[in-house]
This record gives sequence, C-alpha cells and structure tokens, in this order.
Amino acid sequence: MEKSNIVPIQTQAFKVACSGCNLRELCLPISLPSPDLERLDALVGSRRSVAKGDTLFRAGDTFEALYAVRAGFFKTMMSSEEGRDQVTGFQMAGELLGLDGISNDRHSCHAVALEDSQVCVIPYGDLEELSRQVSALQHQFHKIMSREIVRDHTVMLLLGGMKAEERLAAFLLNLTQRLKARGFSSTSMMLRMTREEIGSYLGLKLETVSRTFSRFQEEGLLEVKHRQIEILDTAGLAKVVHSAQG
Amino acid sequence: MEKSNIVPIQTQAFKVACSGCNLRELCLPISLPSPDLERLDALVGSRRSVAKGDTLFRAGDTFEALYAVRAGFFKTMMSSEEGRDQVTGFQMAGELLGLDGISNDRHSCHAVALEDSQVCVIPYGDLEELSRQVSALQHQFHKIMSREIVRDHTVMLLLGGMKAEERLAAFLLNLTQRLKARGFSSTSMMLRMTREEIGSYLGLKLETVSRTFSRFQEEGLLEVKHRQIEILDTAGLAKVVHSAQG
DNA sequence: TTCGGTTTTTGACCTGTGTCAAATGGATCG
DNA sequence: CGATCCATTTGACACAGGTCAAAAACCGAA
Repeated sequence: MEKSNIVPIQTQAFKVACSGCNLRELCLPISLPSPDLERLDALVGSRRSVAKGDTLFRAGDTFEALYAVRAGFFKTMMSSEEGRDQVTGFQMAGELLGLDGISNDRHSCHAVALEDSQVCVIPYGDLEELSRQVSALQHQFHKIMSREIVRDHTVMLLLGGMKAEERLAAFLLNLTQRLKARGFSSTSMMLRMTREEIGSYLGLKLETVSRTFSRFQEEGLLEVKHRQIEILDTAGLAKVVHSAQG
Repeated sequence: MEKSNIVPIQTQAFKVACSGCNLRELCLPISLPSPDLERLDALVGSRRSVAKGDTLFRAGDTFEALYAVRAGFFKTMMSSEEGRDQVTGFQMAGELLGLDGISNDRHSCHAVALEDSQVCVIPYGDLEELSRQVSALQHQFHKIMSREIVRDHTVMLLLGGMKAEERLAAFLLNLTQRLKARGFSSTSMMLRMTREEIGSYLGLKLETVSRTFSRFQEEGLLEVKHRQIEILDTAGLAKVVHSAQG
C-alpha cells in the first residue's frame, strides 16, 4: 500500500477531446467558443487512471500538470511539519486538482482518490502557452483560480466561526449542490469519505461528526445508513447553517 | 464614519513606476527582466490613498482592478448571510488585494485600511492583456494566485487543528517573517489590528487572544504592551506552534 | 488638561467538543 | 462460512475556550 501508491501514467489509446466531453460546461472549457474549444483538445494529452486509495500526487512532487477530474472522487490533504494531516478539500468530476503547485513548482498537498477515478492531464506549460493565445481560456483559468480562493475563504469562515452542527450542515448542502450541478440527486448520496475525513476537513473529531449525524437524524433532517445519506429536509439543514447568532 | 467610507480615486500627479519601486522584488514585478518591467509601468495607472478605517472595496462591488499595497496595512473580511463577519487576511506592503473578485466579476470580501495607506491600482483587463504578451508576467501572476491558495490552506490547517496558543504563536511568527522580508525588525512590532480582529482571523474570541498574550508574557516568550510586541524567544514561539500531538 | 469612548485585561463560571473506552456493524478474505 | 479488520456509534467524563461582567488602560477630541 505504501510503495505502490503511485500509478504510472496510462495514456489512453482513444483520443480524448474536451469538445466531446459531457463535463465541458463544468470544467476548464466552460462556455468557450467552438474554435477555441478545439484548440483546447490538443492541450489534454492523456488521461490517467487512479485506483481507490492511490495517490495522484504528493506534497513535494515537482509540479508539471494540472488534473481535471473526469470521473471519480478525490480528497486533497496537507500535512504540517509534525505530520499532522488535514483534509483541505474534496473534488468531484469537472473540478481541477493541482493549482497549489504553481506557486513554487512543487505540490504542497497530497491528492488521493477515494474511489476508482480518472483524470485528464493538462501539462501546465502548454496551458500557459495556449492561454496566451486564447484570451477566453486565460480568463476562464483565472476565474477558476479565483473561485478556489473564494471557496477557501468560505471554509475559513466555517472553521473559524461555526459550531459542529452548522459545519456539518453546510458541508452536506455544499455536496448536494455540487452533485445536483452534475445531474445527480440532490437529496440522496453515497458518501465517499469516512467520518474521520469529514471531521478532518471540518475541524472536528470523528466522534463529533458521528454524533451530529445522529442528532440530525433524530431531528428528522436526514436519514443516515452508514455512508448512505438521504436528505429529508433541505430547508431545515439550511436553517441550521444560518441559525448562528451573528 | 459609515457613509464617507468610500474614498474617491485620487490619481497622483507624479508618475508611478514599478521599475523604480522599492517593493518590486516583493510585488507583482518580482524578478521580471528589465524590458518587461518597463511595460508593467504602463499598467499601473494610478495610486489611491485610503485613510485608516476606510474601505478600499466592499463585497458586492463590481470587480475592475487589483490593488498592490504600496504603503500601509489592510484587513480583508468576509461576511456570511446573517452578518457574521470574519477577517480572512491581513495585507502589508507588496501584497495584492482583490484576487477574489475575478471569480464572478464582483468582490466577495471587504478590504479595510488599518492605517493610512496607499495602493497601486492595476486595472484587471490591462493585466490580462499584458500577461498575454509577457509570459514572465503571466507566470508571475499565476504564482501569486497559487501562493494565495496555499496560504489559505495553511490557515485552514491552523483553524482546523490548532489550539489557541499554537494559533497565536503561528500568527505572530508569520507576521515577523513578513516584516523581516520588508526590512523591518523581526522581533519588535506594532500591531495594526485589535485583539478582536486577531481573534476573528484566528477563530478565537478577543478574551482568549488577550489571555494567550498574557500567558506568553508570563512564560517569557514575549513582552506585550498594548499593541507593541517584543518577541523575546522566537525559537520558543516556534516550539509552541509545533508542540502539537500529531 | 479633562472627558468619553474604545480597547484591553482579568475573573468566575458554563458549555461544546475532545478524549478515552467499549460495543456494534459491515466489509474483506481465506 | 467464520475470522479479522476497520468504520461507526454511543457513553461517561474532562477541559479548552466561550460567555458574561467589571475594572483598568489608553486614545482622541475639545
């Protein structure tokens, strides 16, 4: 498990094309005009499969490419010096991994697949070059980075000021929104991560996550069966998030 | 104080030039070759003064430009729906403000001057255009955005897993490092923000911040006199940060 | 200089979450 | 099919930090 974590790049035989990808409205090519889109096709050289539990990149790895999640589910985690780990995000189809690596040509976090997954490899040098020529792509890329910054700020807000119930409710609502945008049910979902990983992301211990799930269930907000979640009262959950005393 | 917060843009009569700015090694132009640097000069159209307590931009404002802090000190803060505010960062000379606005053409946070300050106005459209022509600038800009993402992740780590003492120690060490990089003392500093603002940033109440300062003083790590801080034992502070049980 | 408001400090007490521990439930594998 | 391992749940208790309150220190304005 330790030494075989890194899977060699597997170039798919069939041609990969953003222009034919059903994720193109969520991913890098979002709303790119058709001719530009075709130029983007050349950018995505290959796909790479990452088995559940395997690592796409690690902190310290030299940064060479960004990865667009094509299928599957990832977590990113940072570790501080003393080996204290923390989940910094969960990524699903259409989302970009690796933006942290641009800052100093090394990744600063680990990316681990939480289920069998596939990513599109976007060599970073190529992306910079193409986005110098295609201003719509340039702008889109900047927006994605900026959105990541804004997302991080909302997480800081969550970690800095919310109670356990509020954090978990916000987390669940965020997940359902993203699932909905991908055409999945927004009330029923299979969690891909453990209670401990949720807790790590939310700044809570796994016991607190578990207890909070139970409480939500007692209150009739949702139904939990292991990792299968049914949201019964979305509005109620939203109320939990916003119940804070300003 | 409320209605006069927005200061009109004041274009300085004298020409502004990155090439002659003593912050150029910390700011956007970092290590740009000389000819490129001169093209950057054209980018920074004006400077703007912001008095202590005034707002540079607010959440909801349309996004038009980035701001490089030329002198002074800022805080950025986000507010959630119910008016719950939280400080998301403190910015000093050479640091960029406004990156959050790219994501949807509106700012998502407020930027407030904590002392009389001055910023260089970088119209965003111009920056995108120039960075299409000057690849070194493009790369530098991407690095700055990526660095912001990494910074946010370290704050998430702090908020998610550290105790009050560890948070405050990490905060102080971060400040001293940045001050040192700007040629100031790394052991003596005048805080520009209140205990409440520090607490908001660190996810603590002001009383806890105050108490923790007092404890550090009792332990001989530093000397606090109101907002004047003297670090007596930098290594000791670093030890506090890393004392966590992984 | 004095006054009024704000910031900071300190104390006493309370509560949400962490910690430790044990039982249960599901998965995986021979 | 049982054995093993890991994830999850639940309970009892402790403690860090929040809350409420009051005093002290400081700052700016008149």
